[in-house]
Amino acid sequence: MVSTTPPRSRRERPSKPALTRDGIIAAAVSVLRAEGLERLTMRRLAAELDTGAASLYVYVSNTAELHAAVLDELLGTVPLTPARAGTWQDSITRLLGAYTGVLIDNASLARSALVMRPSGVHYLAIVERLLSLLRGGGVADDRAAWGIDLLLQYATSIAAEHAPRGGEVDAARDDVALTSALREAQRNPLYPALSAMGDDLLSGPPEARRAWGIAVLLRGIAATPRPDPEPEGTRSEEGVA
Amino acid sequence: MVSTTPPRSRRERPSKPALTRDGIIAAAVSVLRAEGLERLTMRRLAAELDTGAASLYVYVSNTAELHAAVLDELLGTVPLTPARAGTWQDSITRLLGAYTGVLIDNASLARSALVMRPSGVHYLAIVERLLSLLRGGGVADDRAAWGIDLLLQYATSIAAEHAPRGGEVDAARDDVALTSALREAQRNPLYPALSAMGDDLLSGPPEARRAWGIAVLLRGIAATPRPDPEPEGTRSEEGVA
DNA sequence: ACCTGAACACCGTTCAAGT
DNA sequence: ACCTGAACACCGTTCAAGT
Repeated sequence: MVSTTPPRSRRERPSKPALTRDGIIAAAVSVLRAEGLERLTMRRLAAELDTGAASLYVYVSNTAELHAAVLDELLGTVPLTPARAGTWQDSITRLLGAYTGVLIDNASLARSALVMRPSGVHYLAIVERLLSLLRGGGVADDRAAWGIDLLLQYATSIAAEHAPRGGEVDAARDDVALTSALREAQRNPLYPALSAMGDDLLSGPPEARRAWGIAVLLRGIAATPRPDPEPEGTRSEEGVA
Repeated sequence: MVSTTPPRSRRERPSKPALTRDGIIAAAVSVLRAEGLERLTMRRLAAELDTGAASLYVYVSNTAELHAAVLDELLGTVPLTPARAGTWQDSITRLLGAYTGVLIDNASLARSALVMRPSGVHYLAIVERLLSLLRGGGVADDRAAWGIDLLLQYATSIAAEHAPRGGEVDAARDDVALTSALREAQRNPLYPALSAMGDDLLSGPPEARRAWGIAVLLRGIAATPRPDPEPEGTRSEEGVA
């Protein structure tokens, strides 16, 4: 997928392939897969490439940019599913499912994907595909334009939830804390609505919740008119209109 | 709001108030407000409290727990708006707006709020209030139970988007990168749907986008039936039902 | 132009030793 | 029981000096 460094002579292993941006990012992807995002540091990556951290700054301007490049590289593996069987809603659900899947597989990256503003070519290709599916489904352009954000944000959040937090072990601990806090609250008369909900708050297979969430968004996006842009004069007054 | 350390004698400034969990968290909140989350480290916090980092571990088990405690403390300032004027949808929009506002004001915390599973009392109070508003609006319990997650996740994401990323300055840079990548893509025939969208993808005042997003969710949540739980036998087969 | 070692200014967490 | 200093094992980034 990335640079092919031509073997200069015929040694067993070219002991030091020249540094290139693609080579760095390829190495970064492999460190990510093997050890997770928290281990994907400039120093660790430099060690992998048999050089010093300072050398990487020729090709990558900082850690954030490195992470963004790695994310886009991974998004290249999301199949864009040219119009297949099923409704357009199914296609979108599949596409977002693949997107979420990539992020979950690469666990810890999902969390920082929530924070980045990706702008790589693979990300744009996904946006394009989503837009065309929405339009093909008859969703008005203005709603599709704003809806894209909601869909991608949701798909990313789902992955972030599933990704291990902290140190692999803490993942479960937060959930346990929330579950027990919830159970305790349900025995507390201060929380009547919570008590009435039973186990439903945390119930259900993640896959079903994910699919339901997307259905909610698609229905809402198609059905909710955009607000009229407020006329110039009234822009700064709030809560009046 | 937190511990009142009784002045032991009558010095100008009690030079070293005893450490307490509440005192630590109060100090953490003030460091957060003054310097942001990236500066809220164990070492920095210890310095603020005139002690060593190791001492904090008596009251706080690690950095993640500290951040969670700080978040819940801040959520205590979200007004729970006892049924006021307007529709139940308005009430929810207001409540989530306040929630988002707190996170935005405390900027960098929003990003980690996306990752935590909060379970503090103030968070639970917000969940309770949201649930009761949904139920009051006639939303079915099972949909409300799953919908809560969507609403809170969305409100948190919005704040994370607005929060400064990286080093205060990088905030704008990602956006600029995305904007220009988008504009370039719009001149590329590979992206017909994108090209047709014009400026709509990034347009609109954040406030309007936020309100539209919530309207989308509320409409979708109320209108989308939960999937039938699959019968035991077919659970592991995929894509057949 | 690219690469490097060393330095600067930090981290979280643990632990033996003190009180 | 609580507090501490020091240590361990790390970070990102810069920069003068080399090639």
